[in-house]
Amino acid sequence: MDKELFFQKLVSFTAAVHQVTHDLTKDVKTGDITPVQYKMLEYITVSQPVTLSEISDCLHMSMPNTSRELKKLCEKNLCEKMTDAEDRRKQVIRLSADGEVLMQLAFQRIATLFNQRIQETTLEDLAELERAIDLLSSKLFYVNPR
Amino acid sequence: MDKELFFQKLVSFTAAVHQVTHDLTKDVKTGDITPVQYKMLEYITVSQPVTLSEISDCLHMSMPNTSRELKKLCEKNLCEKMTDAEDRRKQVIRLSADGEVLMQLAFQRIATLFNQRIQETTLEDLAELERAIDLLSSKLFYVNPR
DNA sequence: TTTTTTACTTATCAAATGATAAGTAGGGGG
DNA sequence: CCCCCTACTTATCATTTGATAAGTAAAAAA
Repeated sequence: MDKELFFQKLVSFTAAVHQVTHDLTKDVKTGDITPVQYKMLEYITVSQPVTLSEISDCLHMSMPNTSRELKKLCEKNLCEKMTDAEDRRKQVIRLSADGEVLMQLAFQRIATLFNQRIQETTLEDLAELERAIDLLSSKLFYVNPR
Repeated sequence: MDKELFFQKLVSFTAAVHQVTHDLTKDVKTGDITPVQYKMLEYITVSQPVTLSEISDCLHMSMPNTSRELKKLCEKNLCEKMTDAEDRRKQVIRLSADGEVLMQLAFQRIATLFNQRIQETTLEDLAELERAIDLLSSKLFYVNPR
């Protein structure tokens, strides 16, 4: 097996993933979200409830910047922040009702676009796609805790 | 098969790809390249020779911004621009010798990091990974021409 | 109880990126 | 030759993002 070619493929693949997701999220402009803010919402959506430190760690953003952007999201009524009852230094962060709606829409949009791409795909192929994603997630694209 | 879950997986997967590639490229700081400039270099590397319009189209950047960033790359001696002999409005863009070296290093870095991740992977698993990438590339993460 | 550490905030600055207007110069009809 | 279109450039501006210093308040350690 040609490893050189394999890594070339990997690079092209990651570039393609970037471009496709870029195309997707650039239209999720409901409520004037910046790209970084969208990423934060995405992370909160799949991981809520979260703390500010967790967002900062996982998205590789500094605490001050994370705090600032989250504040904007709260001002747009997309997130809610609450002081943790057990450790009052911490902030428990969740999507607000508006935020849930927005992300629901965003996910639907993604689903729609991907559905267009898989409409000619058989169920078996779909299952294979899922296995491919699982495999790549576990072997290559897992996120290192630091 | 649960489509809802499938799309959830897709979103998590794309987010993971973003994070991993972010971790990779943030260290390719040789020559103070910005993220956008790195993406341009990556595109030029796999597609050279290219024109400015092609970069602009494929990376979804406006012509003025593409022109500006390419100029910076040329000033850093990473790219070379030549007027097309057949159509003198066009610019033929290639990596310079320095640019080739830089991207070689970048790709090696990527290879190193991914090698760490696959060192315990058998050859059969590797082949399966490659098939997974091929499948996802062809079915989901292909780039639409516009 | 004092000190240190953790979690987060506020303020400020610089750099990167995106958007737009207004150009230049070459190519291709008519 | 004149007009229009294409490919690209230059200049300018607003916004986004990243980085750093200096704070507050609570928890944990000493």
